Amino acid sequence: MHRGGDRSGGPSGGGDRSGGRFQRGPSRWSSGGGGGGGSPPHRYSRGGGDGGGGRFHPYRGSSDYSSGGGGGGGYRGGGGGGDDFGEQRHRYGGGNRGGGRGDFQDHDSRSNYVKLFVGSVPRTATEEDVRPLFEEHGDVLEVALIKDRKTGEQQGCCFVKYATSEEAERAIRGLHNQYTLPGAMGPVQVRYADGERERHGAIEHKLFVASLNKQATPKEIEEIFAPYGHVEDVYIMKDGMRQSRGCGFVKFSSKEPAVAAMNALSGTYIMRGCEQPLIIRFADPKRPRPGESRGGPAYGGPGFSPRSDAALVIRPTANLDEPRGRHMPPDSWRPSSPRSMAPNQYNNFGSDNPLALSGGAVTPADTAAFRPMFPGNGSLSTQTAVPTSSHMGMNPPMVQGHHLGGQQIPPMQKTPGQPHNLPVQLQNAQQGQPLQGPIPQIGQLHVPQSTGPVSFGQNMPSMQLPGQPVASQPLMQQNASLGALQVPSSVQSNSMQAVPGQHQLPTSVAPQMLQQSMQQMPSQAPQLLLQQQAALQSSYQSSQQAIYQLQQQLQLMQQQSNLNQQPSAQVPKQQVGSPAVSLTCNWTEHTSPEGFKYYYNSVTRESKWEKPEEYVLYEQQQQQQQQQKLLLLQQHQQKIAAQQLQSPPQGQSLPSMQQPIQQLPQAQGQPQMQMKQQELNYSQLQAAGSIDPSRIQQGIQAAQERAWKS
DNA sequence: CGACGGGACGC
DNA sequence: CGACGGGACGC
Repeated sequence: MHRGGDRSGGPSGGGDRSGGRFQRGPSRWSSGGGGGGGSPPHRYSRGGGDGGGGRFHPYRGSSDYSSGGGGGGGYRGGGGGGDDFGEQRHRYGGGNRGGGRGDFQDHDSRSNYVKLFVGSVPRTATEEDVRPLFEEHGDVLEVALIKDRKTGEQQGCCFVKYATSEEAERAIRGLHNQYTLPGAMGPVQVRYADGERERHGAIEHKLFVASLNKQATPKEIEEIFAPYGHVEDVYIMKDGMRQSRGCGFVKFSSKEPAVAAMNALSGTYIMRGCEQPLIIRFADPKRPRPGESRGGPAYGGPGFSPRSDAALVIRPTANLDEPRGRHMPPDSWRPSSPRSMAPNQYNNFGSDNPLALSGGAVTPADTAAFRPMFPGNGSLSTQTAVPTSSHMGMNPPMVQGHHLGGQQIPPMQKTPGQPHNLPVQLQNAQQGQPLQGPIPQIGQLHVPQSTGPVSFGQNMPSMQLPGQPVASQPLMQQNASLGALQVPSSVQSNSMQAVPGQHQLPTSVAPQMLQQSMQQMPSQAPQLLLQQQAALQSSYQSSQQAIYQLQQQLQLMQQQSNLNQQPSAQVPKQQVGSPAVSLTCNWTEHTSPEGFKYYYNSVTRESKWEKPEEYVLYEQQQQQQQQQKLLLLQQHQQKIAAQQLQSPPQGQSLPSMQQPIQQLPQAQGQPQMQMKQQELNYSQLQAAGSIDPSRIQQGIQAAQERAWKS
């Protein structure tokens, strides 16, 4: 499909594609073969020089992104700081390679290796060119350069085998899109070979993301998602002219951050220069390419189980116990019969097999055991520590401390679902705030404007991560995805501890900045005002995120009222444990390879065609969310206006929350601000001063009613 | 480590 | 309103 020319020349995707971009260390190996073909004077001379100690630090140099534009959009984010490295180590008890393998035989004995596919290998490369690169990350069992079986020419790719998935994982993380072999057209592509992912139960969690800015670079996109977890890969879909189609895929390495990001961003986050908010869903399974049925013992076939708590058990389809797969008509996935099937017949079928992987060889035959992407794998086991099942599904379970690798954050200090790959500074910030004051507050986390090498986009203020007093945690589980709020880091202060949310309204961002500025040079206040107005408009996205905070409040209020009015009717059974959480659903919607929707319960592992009532409810709630977001946006904007025009935001916060805040030094320059009233084109100022819960509630209900009608 | 066809969406 | 990346061994 993509052929033709070389992709490297692509002017698209931003001009930051300097040859050496992906190369760690000194940029001596430039991609276009900077050194010329033959025998490049320098190979990856790691070890010795190489900027020193970064050797086994996959995240080092994470800011080295190329737009990937040339690279066909493939891109691997390294940023965001990592937990997973440590996680791996913990999980497998620090795989010593060499001797003592066989300790962790959690895989079938025949899969004592992991095969990686490596793309963007120069056709002229030899094994000696490739091997050292991969030796960096583990013992390379084999390098197989792929040759055309007829012509014998190299195909520009190869396979690399490691003994363990730790090594493989490390290589992927450390190399994919980050290294350019001498003479290669682009950064090396490192991923599981076909079938390997499935074979090893490595599940990817891929989000389909639409309404991207067509100019957006992978890096930019990664930064949007990075606060929620480690972004494995970003792929921007391109048209024939290599222009972005405005959509793409973002891969997370675990489900929780994917869900959190989706919840937080979908429908609300508007990329710069865009009019529509991002649309985010779990990606449909990729249509398998023909000839992809390799991949070892597991074949594409159903019935092997990557359970976290059990060794891989390989069994043929026919051995699937129970009634489940038994009478699967061969055409049951055909258009003629999908919906007519009795759902129960297929419940649980396929047991634990997560075949719904992109890139996986999912064939119609396999679909008998087709699984959504939420099979219980390792992460589920952490949920046993969580008392209620309501954390499943949309509300990620708390991640146990020991799974966080290097992080020292005690589990209880973490908000469930909170992005757990916080940049280092974040973690420090968190640790540096050991429960002072009456209410342990974990909301101080905010992604600094510039976290290490990765910096957030232009107008993007720091993102305030959801924070809430421990006391209200049960009520606020959904915050994981909601509580994004920006506050300039300079404004962060201990005064914000006591109350989650309210006083941190981002609406005060601009005024505060203004006030600060005015204190320095009061005479320029009018100009500043205008600047701030522009800034506000352009940082629309910050408003979007701010809304989460408001939304959070509203949900609380709504839940409370729901509870009062119709206690059990609205609350699904599973949520009895924490009735206030109404936005969870253990069911997730998926699309079969044939394009039919089905539903999968991550707790019971049921699959069914019919939309479960719980899910229907959940969808309604999601819709409510969207409605609320819209409404809140309006409210929020009004509030911005009000604050710009009038005084400090204090009086306008929701009354139900008390405000031990003294926001910041409130400015004395209010007169000047008022002078500019007429120039601000906000029309609904009256409303601005009167934001209160009941009002918002009314509005929301009205909006909902409208929505239901249409 | 098996060895697999033919079929080919739809507003 | 958008759905998948170049290339995928060889016995």
